[in-house]
Amino acid sequence: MKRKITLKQIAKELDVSISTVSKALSGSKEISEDTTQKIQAFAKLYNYRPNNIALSLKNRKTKTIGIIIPEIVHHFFSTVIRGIELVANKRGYNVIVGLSNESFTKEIINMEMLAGGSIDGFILSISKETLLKQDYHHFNATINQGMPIVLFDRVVNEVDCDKVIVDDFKGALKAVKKLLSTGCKNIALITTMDYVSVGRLRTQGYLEALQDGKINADTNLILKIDDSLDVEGHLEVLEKEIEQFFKNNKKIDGVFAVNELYAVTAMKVARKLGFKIPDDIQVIGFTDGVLSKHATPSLTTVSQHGQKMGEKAADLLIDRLELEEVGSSEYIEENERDEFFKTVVIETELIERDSTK
Amino acid sequence: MKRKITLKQIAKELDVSISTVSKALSGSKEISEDTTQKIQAFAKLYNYRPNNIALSLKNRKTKTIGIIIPEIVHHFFSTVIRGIELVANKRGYNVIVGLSNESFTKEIINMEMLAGGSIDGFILSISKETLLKQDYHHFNATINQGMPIVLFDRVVNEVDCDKVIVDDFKGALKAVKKLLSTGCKNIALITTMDYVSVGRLRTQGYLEALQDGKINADTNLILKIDDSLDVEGHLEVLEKEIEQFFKNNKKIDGVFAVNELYAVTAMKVARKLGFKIPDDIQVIGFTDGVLSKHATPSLTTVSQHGQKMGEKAADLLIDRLELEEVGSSEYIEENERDEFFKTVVIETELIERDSTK
DNA sequence: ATTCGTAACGAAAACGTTTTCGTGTTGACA
DNA sequence: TGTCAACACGAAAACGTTTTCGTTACGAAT
Repeated sequence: MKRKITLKQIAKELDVSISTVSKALSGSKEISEDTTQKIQAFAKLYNYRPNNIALSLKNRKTKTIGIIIPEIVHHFFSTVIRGIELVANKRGYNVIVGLSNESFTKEIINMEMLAGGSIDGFILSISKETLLKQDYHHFNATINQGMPIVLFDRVVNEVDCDKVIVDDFKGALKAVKKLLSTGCKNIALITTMDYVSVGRLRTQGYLEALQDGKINADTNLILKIDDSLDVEGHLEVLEKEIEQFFKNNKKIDGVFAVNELYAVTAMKVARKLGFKIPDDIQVIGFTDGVLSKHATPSLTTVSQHGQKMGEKAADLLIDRLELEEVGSSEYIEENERDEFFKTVVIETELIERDSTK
Repeated sequence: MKRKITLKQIAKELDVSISTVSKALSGSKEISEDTTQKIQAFAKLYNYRPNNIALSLKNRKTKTIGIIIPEIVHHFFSTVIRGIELVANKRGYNVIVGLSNESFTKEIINMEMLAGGSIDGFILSISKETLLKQDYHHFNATINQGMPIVLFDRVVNEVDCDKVIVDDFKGALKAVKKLLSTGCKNIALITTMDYVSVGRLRTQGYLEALQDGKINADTNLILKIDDSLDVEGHLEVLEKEIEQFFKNNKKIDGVFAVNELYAVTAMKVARKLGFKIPDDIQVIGFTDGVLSKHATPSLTTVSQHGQKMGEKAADLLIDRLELEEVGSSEYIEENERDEFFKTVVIETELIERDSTK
């Protein structure tokens, strides 16, 4: 159980100075070939690796990026992490994750833990509670401390930073238009409460599609689920709600749901009530997760390309980190700010499966 | 865009020494009440936070633990991470994740990246390729460097460390006995190749249950899937294989699958072939993921309690880290080693749903 | 013989902490 | 008046690097 070897120990062992060892290992031609050889051989023998922490301290950067997401047991967020990790690793960065668990306080605590020098920048998706409170001071605070942030998916205008989003509006639009084009006349929307921006945008896409199709939106056909209770085990409640919804609106012949779970639950309930899918009722969901793929019938869905979002977010962050390195962005004119931060939109894709005609 | 403030800057600003500032902030009674007040006020005003990196360097520990898993887009592994993060955070640790992507090389690279001082210990699950090569030198190497490892789920005898596993054998046993008790006479097994230990153990449980039930195992009823191709989009291949399997063995009235995906795919194929579930064929899977819960019919399954595994693994690792802190474990007698490392078994639980009678 | 250049190396600072060990200034007490 | 403890604070080392700036010695050039 020998501790890791350091430059100092090599220096003492070989009776040279620390600087000589450092230079020899980095292949500096300042050191004679003889000593370089000797030192490198010794270092390899003892499997010397420079201490990252010491390097971080010296270079004032850690080469790791912090991710904070509301929940990790969630297909979409996992794919985003996979994307982040992929490009981060490729570009020499590590990834450290914190879970806000949809809680405002935990989000702050996590950010403070990491902002204390552990990371060079953040990639994060805002927790529901934070969106509800509309309190974004902690984001702006860390940005002002010179730590860049990239927001993804659940973003907000009040924070000035790079963002990666999905075209929720257009995705929903495409989905509902698809339903219309296959003959649906009474399309229901199953959505969440409005404070999560993505839910709001998808609702807007739904409405817009109806309007384009010269159909008056019927508020009875919109079911808003209080997703504070989608935590665990509230499946029965969800099913009951949807079942009642169907019973109250017998004319429904199409369903657009803002997430996978609502969509497959709707299918399950519909089948239970004797409807055939897609003959009697067609269903489209959002998020191309494992549920959509393996549901029966398999679910037509709007794919968000989570991995691509992660990749893009990581690229944006690292680009900015390495741009700051040259120190050109010390000071930004107020009127340049608008162009300074990018918002990248990842296109959605309608993946047609067996729940639509 | 002001950089983070340091002790040195506070010291200069208030015209005292760095040591005074440090002591004042830690509330040392060595400093007069006046100066303490003044310094603390100033620090709060400028939102001073000690630099984690500097602390890590000084204390020679980082208070972060490294996780390396084969894949993050996977319900089981996400729940484990959630468990790890939960107790890690509670005990003041951060969590940094690396993805091996089932690759031997990426596993090593990731470990080397993190072992360079970035973390205090590892929690990991071995990649398939590593298991196939049976090359575990990198694990033993890092352990010998004094960095503790906790292995979970996919473990291996050749590595001497704490382990957290699931009672795969007993879980499979329970599942198959359940099938027997509900009248199944010809129970099929859908499993993976043998080199992944968990698959092997579950197979053994299956065999044992049959033997206990005085039934001769029929090798025709065992389908081994080459899971090098379960990556993506090989659903059709999987379905075809299972379909052929069913057609070759018409007498099958029960299926035990070593994971969720195989189980729901088996259900889908069975239904397609005209069988009623659970009337004609009963199905049980392993891993209680989102698929099992929402499949139609919902899948009876052996729950692994991933979150609990993660919690336990984190506790084991941190316990060891903080035990080493007191320096009592400098040297371990060879014959004490057996008792020195624990292997914790997390009990499985059979969750009965609608795919069984 | 003096100067100069260069090759080969070492000393020291810096990154931001904590902590040990001084050190100077009081006030009290003999 | 001299001694000593207590008080309040500062200097410096240490963690492990990299890098800048010496410094030495030696051969060549003038």
